[in-house]
Amino acid sequence: MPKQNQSSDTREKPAGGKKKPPVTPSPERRGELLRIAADVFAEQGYNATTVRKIADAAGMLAGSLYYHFDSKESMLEEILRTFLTELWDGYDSVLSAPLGPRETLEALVTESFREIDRHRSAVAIYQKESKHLVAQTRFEYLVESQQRFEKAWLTTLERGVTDGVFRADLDIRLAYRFVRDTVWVAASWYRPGGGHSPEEIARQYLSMVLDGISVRT
Amino acid sequence: MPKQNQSSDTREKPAGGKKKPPVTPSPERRGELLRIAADVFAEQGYNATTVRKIADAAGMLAGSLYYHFDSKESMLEEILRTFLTELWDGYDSVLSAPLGPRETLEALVTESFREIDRHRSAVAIYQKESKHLVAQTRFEYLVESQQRFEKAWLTTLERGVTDGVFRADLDIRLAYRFVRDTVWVAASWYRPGGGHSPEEIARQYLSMVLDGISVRT
DNA sequence: CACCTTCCCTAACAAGTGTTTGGTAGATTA
DNA sequence: TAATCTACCAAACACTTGTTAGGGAAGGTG
Repeated sequence: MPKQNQSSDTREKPAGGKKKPPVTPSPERRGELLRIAADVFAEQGYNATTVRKIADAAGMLAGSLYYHFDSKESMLEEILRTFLTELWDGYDSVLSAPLGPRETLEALVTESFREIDRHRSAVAIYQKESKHLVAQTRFEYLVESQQRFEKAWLTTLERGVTDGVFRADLDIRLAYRFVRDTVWVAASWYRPGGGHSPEEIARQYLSMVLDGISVRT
Repeated sequence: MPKQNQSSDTREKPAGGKKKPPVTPSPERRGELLRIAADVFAEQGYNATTVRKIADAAGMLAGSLYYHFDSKESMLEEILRTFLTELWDGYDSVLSAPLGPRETLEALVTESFREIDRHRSAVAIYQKESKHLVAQTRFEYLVESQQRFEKAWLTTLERGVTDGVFRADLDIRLAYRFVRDTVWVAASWYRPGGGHSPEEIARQYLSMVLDGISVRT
């Protein structure tokens, strides 16, 4: 990351002039470019992806990206933030519904696979990069999201144990990581239009998580 | 990667002289440096890790690494190759034993957690980077390993279905990915000496995978 | 027509990258 | 003591990186 750019957030705002920046890229084009960037990030990894590769995929030159975004990191942030916002829209509507613990778990898993279907690249990026990113203040919202995520799942699992629908002899934190991981790693191999709908994959996963793969004796 | 180094693999071999390279680094020091490098790779990601960071962690300067290794990529390769070699040592002894499908699955899972315990960093690197690396001819052995891996697991699962110990109503390829992922993602959060031994984690995971997390009705 | 806006290009920059070359302190061997 | 070997340092190299500055073509609007 060259150019330390110490000029204390110098952007537009000519000290009392117009409020908007001098240039106004269209949101449609931004979104289009973000989708392209997300695909490259997901495929090659964030650090291995140069702005020139993104520009190539978009059919333009590297410098031209800076008409729409003010840094490579901004693209990453916008991709992840958009994904998390939509994810929590879905989760919140599930969590606020009057469901039993088992139904809540089923709904959360199904909703997760739908999000993977919609934001495949963003999920892949999130999984690979979030661990390093949380160290930066710019990406602190990732930590907050992770904590809400953990709380939602742990609460559901604990409620299930209390109600007698989930086994009480399991380490609940281990079970949490188990469920969480089994769901989200699917983004690494899932391809939309591959014969399985998100709902169908969710059903099979739930069947394994809830009842196991062994035959009942 | 600067320096195109077009000189057609020019390294030692002075056209008929001594067989060994002019310098001979000790294998002990190599191993030590590789362990350090693996930790940094795992924590920061391969591409985000500069040779200067590795050198820092090792208490030396960047150029000094090139006395022991001939490139950053060589370090990565040796780390992954060492890990896979030891992994298959364990797997092969399990697969050649006269075990039923359920016992084979249990042994494979347990062995996997032992390898995670031993090669935590290498496993983390493998998971993050292998997807991009397989494109390079230098890392083709990763593909071969993945194919053996898949075959071993699929065979075991199919044998279990035939023998009536695993459920026949599951998509077997989905079940394979399910079991594979649940095991290996543990490397992302597992820390040795964290209260759980590899065997204990294996038992809990197997309990969930085989019997599910719901209470039997 | 002139004017403005949107979108991209050309060309460069400074910092960071993996790597090489030559040298050298210290131990080991002859 | 001299020669040799091991393991490192110091300094540079060629190249890549994210980013910027200025300019210009196309289209719409007054």
